[in-house]
Amino acid sequence: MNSRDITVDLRRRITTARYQRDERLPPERALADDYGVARGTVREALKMLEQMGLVERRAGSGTYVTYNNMAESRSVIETTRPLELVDARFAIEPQMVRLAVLHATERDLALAETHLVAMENGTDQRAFADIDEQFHLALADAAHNPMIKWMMQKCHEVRSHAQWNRMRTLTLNTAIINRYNRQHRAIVNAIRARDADTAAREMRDHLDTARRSLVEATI
Amino acid sequence: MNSRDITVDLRRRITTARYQRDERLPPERALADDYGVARGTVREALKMLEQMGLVERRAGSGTYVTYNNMAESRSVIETTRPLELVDARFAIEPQMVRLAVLHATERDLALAETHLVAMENGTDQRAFADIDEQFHLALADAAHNPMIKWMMQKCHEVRSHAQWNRMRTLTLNTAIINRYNRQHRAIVNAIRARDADTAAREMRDHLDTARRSLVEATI
DNA sequence: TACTTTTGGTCCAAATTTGGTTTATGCTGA
DNA sequence: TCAGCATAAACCAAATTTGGACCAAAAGTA
Repeated sequence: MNSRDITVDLRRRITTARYQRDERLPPERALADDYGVARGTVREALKMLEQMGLVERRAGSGTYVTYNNMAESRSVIETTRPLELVDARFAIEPQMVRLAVLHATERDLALAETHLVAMENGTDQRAFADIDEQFHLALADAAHNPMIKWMMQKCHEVRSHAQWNRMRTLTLNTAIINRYNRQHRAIVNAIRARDADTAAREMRDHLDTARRSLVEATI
Repeated sequence: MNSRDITVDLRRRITTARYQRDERLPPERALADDYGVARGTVREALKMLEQMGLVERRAGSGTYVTYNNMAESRSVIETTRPLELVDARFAIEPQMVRLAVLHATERDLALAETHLVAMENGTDQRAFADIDEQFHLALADAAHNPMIKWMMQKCHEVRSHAQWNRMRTLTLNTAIINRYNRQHRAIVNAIRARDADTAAREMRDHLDTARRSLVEATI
């Protein structure tokens, strides 16, 4: 462990909010002990962090984080990447359709159905993406769980963010759209049949398709 | 613990609605006792919070939260009911531990482990709930997916809402705590063994236990 | 109402902690 | 060899923490 390694390690801890803004770092002597080095080495590392503007040091007081790492967590919506979002949807949507099997009313299903028909008829990329969103939110409504609904909304806020438009044009071709349509219908059928396992499996298949087309598009 | 650390901790509790708007914080002497510091240190921390405009202090009365939680998510947080939250957690947490199996570092696991040990040693109901929250958030960190982490945070904001305090005293008895401890450890072990299916199953068992104790308590 | 308790506000001197600095020493690769 | 870096120890000065005391406002109680 040299001062450079320690700089890197501490910087990582700060930028990943392991040490938060305004928090006081452990005293130099404690850090030296932790890293198993002399105090001078730690001081060298801290001096670099200070020059980078990540920390501020006050004699008699301590070393304080001045780097603002909260901005990141505030804008999850802006920083979440496509594959991370798919992972999140893998969490929510299968459970969501299970709840829909339990709680969906005929009205819920009818609404989902209209979106389904709209997607099967229209072929415009942009329009498809819009209706697809409404369809998934309709399923969220069918689950009758405000928390789930809210999380789905957040997922779509991520999707509708600027940088994602490009992704849509890359992944949405006619073959994929047709496949999505079949999967959507299978999901609704399973919910209508009150078959939770099938509904969840179809949803996972659907998301798996989305993930694959994403991976292929980003190669 | 120094005044800065206490500021950060209290700020976290306020911004995550652990302490809510207009709620009175514990008296300075009690906080000093909790944090194991002198009263002056707590006063220093409270002074900073007051300058940040998060709290207001009235002599002879107490210290009150003036921070206005973002109204955005507020309605969801206030209206979600216990069983609905469990359904939402059933969605997120099993997938979360699957991701943790893929992405957790030894450091992530070590942090979760410290919470684990703390829970196994401490028996106070209130303290257990706090550490339990930190444990689950540590798993969220281990998943290394900002979206998932963020959703978990929201789940805990719901849990820390006022009406839920009663629930905690109803559901948390020694038997349940012991059971939770065993399940927590099983989850961490499965993650460490990189066994996604087991980890997810243990998490579902854990949530199932939570759901059952909730149902029994509300009969 | 009158009394008691609780709570934040203020002040102080001693002890402790902490970053800043210096010095002497040991180690390693060029 | 020598330059550069890390180590270890000591001391300094600034800042903080501590533990105690007393006060006045607010809240609770008989």
